[in-house]
Amino acid sequence: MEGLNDAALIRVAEVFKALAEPRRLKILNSLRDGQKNVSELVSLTESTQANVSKHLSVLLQAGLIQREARGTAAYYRMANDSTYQLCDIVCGQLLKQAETALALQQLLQQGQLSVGSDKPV
Amino acid sequence: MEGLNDAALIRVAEVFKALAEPRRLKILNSLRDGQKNVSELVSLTESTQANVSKHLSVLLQAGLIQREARGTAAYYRMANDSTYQLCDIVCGQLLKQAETALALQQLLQQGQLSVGSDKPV
DNA sequence: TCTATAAATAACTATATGGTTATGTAGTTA
DNA sequence: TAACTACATAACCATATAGTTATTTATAGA
Repeated sequence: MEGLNDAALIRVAEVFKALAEPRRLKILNSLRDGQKNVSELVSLTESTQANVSKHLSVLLQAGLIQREARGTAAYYRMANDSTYQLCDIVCGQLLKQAETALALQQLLQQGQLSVGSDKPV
Repeated sequence: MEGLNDAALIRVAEVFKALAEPRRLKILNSLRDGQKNVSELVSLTESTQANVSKHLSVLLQAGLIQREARGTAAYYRMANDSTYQLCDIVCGQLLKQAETALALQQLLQQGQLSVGSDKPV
């Protein structure tokens, strides 16, 4: 994405914005093992039907999922295999941060580090 | 991220939210070739100082960048090498979508497909 | 046709956020 | 100390968005 123009950056930001909501992540997580209809997603995410429909339309608009009407039901599935990679990378980053924080905390407890102007390093 | 609890999903969503803004993506892009201070980022992103500072604090809070004060200046750098991977994956998805749309358009123009109840497939 | 069911959408409220202007604050230099 | 610089932050406004309730639309079945 090195030399992206402003319009492209806006499109990229739109995709991230669609992912920037815990309940939508929960919906995407529910689609890991295959397509689901709205009713199924409602119970899986413990939300209301209107709310899930709204989130689904956001994800659809962003191109992250695909819709297929079947009878009175509407089935949704992931549009792109690589979407979960995004989440995995973020999780990896967070895990790394948590580990670093933990290690720091342990060093502090062992008195090997100091905060502020207490003890020298 | 398969079995993430709600708190973890919120953390992941926060990271995506920090990325969900064109100007912040522009800032991150400007940090590709190394650390920059605020003044440099202001001119690179063609924004105001207050605005850049605000966006930087969002990115900092999300753990995407790191800050280092040096004299009266504040230098920022990427906190995690894998962040650009996120953007690359999204760009790849968008590119794929664009190609699919283009191919479809070409088929339509060649009369090999039809929309609605006009011609049979 | 009438009814029931599934999903989408409209209307509304509360809250969050981006941008701006003005001000505060810390470090540097004269 | 005073003045200057770089950055952060507060206050404000306009807009966007998540959630809810109520309604609409479309399909299936009696």
